[in-house]
Amino acid sequence: MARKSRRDSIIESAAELFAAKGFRATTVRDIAERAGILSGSLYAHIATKEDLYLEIVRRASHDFTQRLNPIVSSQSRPGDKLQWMIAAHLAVIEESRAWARVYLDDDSELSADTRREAQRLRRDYERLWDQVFSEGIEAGVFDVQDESVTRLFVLSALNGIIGWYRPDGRLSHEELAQTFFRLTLRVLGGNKGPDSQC
Amino acid sequence: MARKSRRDSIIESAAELFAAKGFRATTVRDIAERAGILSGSLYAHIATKEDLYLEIVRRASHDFTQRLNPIVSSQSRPGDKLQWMIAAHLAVIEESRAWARVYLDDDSELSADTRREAQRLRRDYERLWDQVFSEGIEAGVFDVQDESVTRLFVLSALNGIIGWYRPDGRLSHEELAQTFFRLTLRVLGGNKGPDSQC
DNA sequence: CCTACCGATCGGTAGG
DNA sequence: CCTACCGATCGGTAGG
Repeated sequence: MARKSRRDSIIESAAELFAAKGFRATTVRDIAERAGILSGSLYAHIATKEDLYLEIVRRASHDFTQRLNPIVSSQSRPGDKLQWMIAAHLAVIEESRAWARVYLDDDSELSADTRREAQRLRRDYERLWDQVFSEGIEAGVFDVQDESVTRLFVLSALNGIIGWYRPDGRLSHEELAQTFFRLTLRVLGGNKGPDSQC
Repeated sequence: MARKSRRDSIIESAAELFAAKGFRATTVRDIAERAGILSGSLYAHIATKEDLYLEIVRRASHDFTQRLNPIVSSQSRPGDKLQWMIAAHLAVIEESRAWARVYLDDDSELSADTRREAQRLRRDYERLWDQVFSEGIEAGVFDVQDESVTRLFVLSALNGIIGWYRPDGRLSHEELAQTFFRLTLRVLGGNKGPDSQC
């Protein structure tokens, strides 16, 4: 099993608090307390509170991206890729809820530099979705009129999940992924299969 | 023309700052400065900073709701209602960008009471959308398998607009409303008209 | 609406 | 990793 350094547990504590209360409303004293040390001791492991935020966003970004990369670069059909991507997205949210929340939320309370880096990382992740959308459109399996608005529509719905998904909800994450996939396929005009009622 | 009290201009200033920097990152000194007074003088017009936030959310909620109410209670077909609702939603966002942003964003940095009231107001607004969704489903013009997930999917996409919409963008808000309507109709399985390629 | 100020709390540091 | 503390800033108030 993975060794968990004190630094890791500080970052973990910060992730949970940032996710629950936001960046500004979380104090370094809150973070230290949850990690079991005093606030002054925090600075033996981190440089600033903003660095802590960036570290969380970087790790979450890595998680999401690593999960999607093999799917995107596989030889599957765009529709199948999409189905697995949605399942993967939901899996990360389920496994790393707090991290995902900090990552997916565009926090306007940070310094311009920090915010920019977080936005860049989110954009990299969104590009993976874009790629598959474009692939499907070019292959003619998705029927899209305005690619850019469609993309924003789908990604908003996708990112919105973090706001309402509860692991103990009515649907398992597999069922939710399936339903979400069906809806996304409709938006993309790709439901020409047995689901279509033509 | 409408008379604008000092109180109104304080609330307006707060709305713009909350929208741009978030609640915690905005100080009462920022708000006072933008309104052209000193921070101490603020409290002749407001009780607390949180009250200011609530006032903004209440006014925005009123704006959105007033715009949708006549559409929802009209005798139009569900599909037509939906089209007008989307146009109205976009119109409020265009006309009252800052207010809309404060209203639509679930800010985790507030006290539990304040947050609860804001959530209640947002839920009231979402209920108007729910109504029309249900209407269309019952009338058989929308083809929905999981009403609750479909609802969350569409509302996430809808609320996501505030995050990326720029009034000076490629599309006018009428064009955007039209495109958005088409996509929403797809999600709801209601595009059985000439748009369908069956 | 201003002057003058409050107690509390903030992120972060020095020295051990 | 703790003790002890810093300068800055916060939301809000008293008295005019």
